[in-house]
Amino acid sequence: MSMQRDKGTITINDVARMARVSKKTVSRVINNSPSVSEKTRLAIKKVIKETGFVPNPQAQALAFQRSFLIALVYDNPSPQYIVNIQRGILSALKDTRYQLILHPCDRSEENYHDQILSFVQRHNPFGLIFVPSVSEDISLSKKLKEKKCHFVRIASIDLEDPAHQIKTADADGAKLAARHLAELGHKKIAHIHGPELFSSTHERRAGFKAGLEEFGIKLDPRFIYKGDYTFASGAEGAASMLGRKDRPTAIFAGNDEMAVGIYFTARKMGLRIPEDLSVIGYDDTPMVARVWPPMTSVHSPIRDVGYDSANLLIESDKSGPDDAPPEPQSVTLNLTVRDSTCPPTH
Amino acid sequence: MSMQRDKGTITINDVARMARVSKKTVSRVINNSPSVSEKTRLAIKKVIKETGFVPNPQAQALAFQRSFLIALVYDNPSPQYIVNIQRGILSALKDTRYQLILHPCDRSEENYHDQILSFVQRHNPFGLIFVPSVSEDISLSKKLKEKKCHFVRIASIDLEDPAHQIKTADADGAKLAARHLAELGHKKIAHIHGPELFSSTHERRAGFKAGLEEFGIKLDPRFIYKGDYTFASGAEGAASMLGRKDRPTAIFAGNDEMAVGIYFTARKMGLRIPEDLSVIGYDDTPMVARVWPPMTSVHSPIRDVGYDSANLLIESDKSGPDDAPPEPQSVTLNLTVRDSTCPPTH
DNA sequence: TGATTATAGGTAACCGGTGTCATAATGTAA
DNA sequence: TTACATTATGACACCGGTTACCTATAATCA
Repeated sequence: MSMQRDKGTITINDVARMARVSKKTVSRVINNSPSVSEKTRLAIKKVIKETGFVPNPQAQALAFQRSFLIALVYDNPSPQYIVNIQRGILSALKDTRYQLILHPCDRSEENYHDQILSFVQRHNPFGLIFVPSVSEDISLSKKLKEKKCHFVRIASIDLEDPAHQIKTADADGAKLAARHLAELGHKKIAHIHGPELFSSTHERRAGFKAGLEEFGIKLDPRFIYKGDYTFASGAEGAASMLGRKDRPTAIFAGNDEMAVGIYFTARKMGLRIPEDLSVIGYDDTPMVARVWPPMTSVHSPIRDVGYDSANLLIESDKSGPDDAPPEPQSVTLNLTVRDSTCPPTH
Repeated sequence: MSMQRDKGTITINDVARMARVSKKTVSRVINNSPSVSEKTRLAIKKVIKETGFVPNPQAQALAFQRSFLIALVYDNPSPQYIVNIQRGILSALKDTRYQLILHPCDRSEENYHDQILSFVQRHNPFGLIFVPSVSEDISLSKKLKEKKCHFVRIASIDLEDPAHQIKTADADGAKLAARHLAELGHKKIAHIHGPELFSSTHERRAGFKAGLEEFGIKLDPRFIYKGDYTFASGAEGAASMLGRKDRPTAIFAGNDEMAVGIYFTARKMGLRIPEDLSVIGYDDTPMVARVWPPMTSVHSPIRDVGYDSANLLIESDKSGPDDAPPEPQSVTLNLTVRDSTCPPTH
């Protein structure tokens, strides 16, 4: 279990010696700096290729005064979301010098700002990617800006400072759900939304309302239930709304977890889906294709968002530091229609 | 988006100056080296606390000739598994100098060994954690041992070299499922197992068989279906076995994904769970508590396994390099009984 | 043609820590 | 009191790259 340095590792000095140049010139070639003749450049590249030399990231980090780490900061407990974001980021980082590191956090902790700031201080990551809900913490991003630190925030709203943001356009996704239900002929439609802390809650609720209004349908306040993105709250919300005489014929849940909670309650109450109740979820997690009946859900390309985020950071590396920050990007959503929705039967 | 070094950062030189000692002595205090008088040590610690000094990991990595990175190497596509392992590792790494980095890989790629080896070469991680199925690649771990690299493998079997292994005791878990079904009075019992590539497949199958034999029940070969840990294969397996006249009254699936596939088929065929068919899954993922009826499943403490793995690596840091490697560790499993199992009714 | 300016490349210091070894201070035995 | 360990501390090179700056040669201009 002992561990010693692999003496076979090639260093920049080895390359320099073999190419009969100074290590500085090798460094120039590594970093594509100008002022190297084509002949020398090719000769050095040849040696690099032959020896399989790769610059030591730690040494570069020390010299460059910044590491090649990209940190994912999240407080979102959904495994599906985390894994998909990671997949996207990792695929963007593959074959680059960057590495992904993880920083889960807890907004309810008193000193969570300090935790993040000291994390940044310690590891000096090249960039940070924030996902909801921590991405929506304006005061945190202000502090980071003071640190002159690269970061990208993924959020559904337009943040105060629109730079470095990837917008997930949740309102549009919810609108798709609304239109689908309205077109099927539903009138008595309910919505279970997430916690107010998440901007996605507001966006999805607002988008859903707006979508229904396109069809002249007003969302009855009694048919809006305040959930918290958990399975249990979805089940409770469904129970409270489906219990009454004049019950809704369709429910749109703010996320899949809650939508599956609706399934649970419907089953317990003996209601058939979709005949007695249409259900739409949001996120299109794998789970919703596995429940019975397979659920209609708003599909958001979380993986792509992760990919784009990482790319945004990497690109900001290449562009000069004084370039204008990139515009907030937006992704497109669509509705995956399965078997949990049909026209109302009562 | 420019990024400059935060000039406010405290370095070891600052601390040394303030404590009126050489930076080498500060270094000794940081690393708990002996040969520092108690007086000096306390004085330096005081300065460190006051200034909030934290050694630069990159510089340490360079000087120590090894990074403080722990790499998680995985080819397991289950988000639930990955996230739980990550959680465990991260909680073990919290408040240490170590960071987690991710290295997804694909065993089907021709050069995946080289990819991992060059990854190790480049980033020089302090340790590696391998999860199934990549953990079971003997030839890979041999190559790594040549590199004198720390690693821990998580696997259900006793690997050729038992050192640096955490055993998940899958056979025991499957035995619990077998006993439960046998005790309920089931005789016609089926099993859908995973791909042969995974040792967990063999262990769970063998353990299940052994558990049934304790009750004098033999697993009918016609009631063994070769799945691949996917939802679809679970659904297909159920369809092929439930279609026949003499169908099983209970099925144990090698993982939850396939178990949910069984649910799917049962629903489609109009079979009630658990009255017409008892189902047991393996892994106890959150999903199985959300389907209807909530599913009985073997609970394996993946998070704890992650925690233990990381701790094993960190501890091997403290102990001398010539100490005996730790014994393979084992975890305890239990069966979470929910509503998908009951005595047979036919 | 000589002065000016690019261009290619080298030298030395540095990034923030650590290893090695010498030396000073302290303790202990003869 | 001297001699010899032992402990505490510092000087200096080094880890593997980089930046800042300087020199030499070639190209351009007046």
